[in-house]
Amino acid sequence: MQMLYEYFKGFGNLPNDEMDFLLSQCTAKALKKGDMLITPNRHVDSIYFLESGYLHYYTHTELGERVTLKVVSPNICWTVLDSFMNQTPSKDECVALTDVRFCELKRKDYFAIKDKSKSLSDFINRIVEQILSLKVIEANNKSKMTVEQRYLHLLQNNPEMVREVPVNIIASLIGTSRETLHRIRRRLTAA
Amino acid sequence: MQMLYEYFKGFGNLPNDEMDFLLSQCTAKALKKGDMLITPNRHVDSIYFLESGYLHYYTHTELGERVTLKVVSPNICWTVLDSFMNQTPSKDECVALTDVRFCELKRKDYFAIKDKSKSLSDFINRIVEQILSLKVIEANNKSKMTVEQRYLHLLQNNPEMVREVPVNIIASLIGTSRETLHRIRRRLTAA
DNA sequence: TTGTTAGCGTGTCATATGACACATTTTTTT
DNA sequence: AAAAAAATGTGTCATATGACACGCTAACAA
Repeated sequence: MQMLYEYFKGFGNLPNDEMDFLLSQCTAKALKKGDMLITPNRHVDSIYFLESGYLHYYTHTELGERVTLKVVSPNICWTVLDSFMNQTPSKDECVALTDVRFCELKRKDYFAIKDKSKSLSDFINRIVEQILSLKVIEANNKSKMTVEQRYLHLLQNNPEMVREVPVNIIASLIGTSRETLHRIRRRLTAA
Repeated sequence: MQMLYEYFKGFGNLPNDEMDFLLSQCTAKALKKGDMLITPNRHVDSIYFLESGYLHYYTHTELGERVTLKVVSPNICWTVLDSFMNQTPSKDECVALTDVRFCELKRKDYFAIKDKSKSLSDFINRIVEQILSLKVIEANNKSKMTVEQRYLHLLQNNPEMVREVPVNIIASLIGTSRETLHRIRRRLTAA
């Protein structure tokens, strides 16, 4: 829970009792490599904070091809916001790529926190806004970068992820094939 | 202001006096075709609600090539959230593609609304979350669709935009060149 | 009205990419 | 420890795409 505490502190000061309440609503859990966190056609009922390991969040095209939407890394809060907010089922899936430790905040507890006080409500909203805002920036960056630039960007900002996660998933994440990513890597090591 | 009122009503009921207050904080404005709404290296200080016309929101790649991030259509609320929230300057630009009528909510008034009451604060947060959430869904869809599928999707969901906005901008929006979009159109009319 | 500019349609061509195939290595399972 | 499965590296080839070039038309400004 220590990591989550540090994470929260990054969003501004909160009275001790409120911070304690916030943390008390979260429960520590774990997954083994290969375990599903989110299964298709259910609604997502929690927000997750990753302490260690990697999650693979993906969907499928019309033709059944798997497309990576996100690789969730340690020290970030994550959920499928649309499904979480509107209680709509999601077709997407999420699986543990490695053993994973995480904290879970259930939907009902999320709303309990928001009802507790204005300062807690504001605090939580700031976090949600930031998560989404980052995602939007990410999406915009993706639009303006080539596949190679996206790879270099990833390598720079999250080298560990590039090391730990299978190439085909990294390739899918940056929007290309395994083979093309391999070509890019060859070019880069040659230079 | 009527359109904005209808838009707000879509987000749930609000006491009359609060709805009036909300609307009173927004001011109706207009742009001529070609006018800049957002200029580079300033922070974005408002949320906009488009009543008629189209806006072109774009950025530039490292090499100076223009990349369309969004075409803003009537009846939606929009801003550059990161710049708006954190008061950071944005390199991006936004220009009117046609004559435009819109409503503006200034940053300070936005916060004034949030401080007014819990119900107003919740109401506004719901809108912001929805704007962002839609953007995220859009980004995920983009990941899993081919250029042709994106075009068809756009044609289905916003045929008017496809009619009113220049092809090179539509092409850039769906992530391809003017020429390739033309080839797609030719294939589609042939079939 | 006329001159100028912006947008559009279309052809050619070089090239980056995806699809496929297969060898090799690493990881997992029994 | 052996066998099976998964992940990776690499080559060939067809093709979709971007870059460029050019003529045409529509919109706009002087």
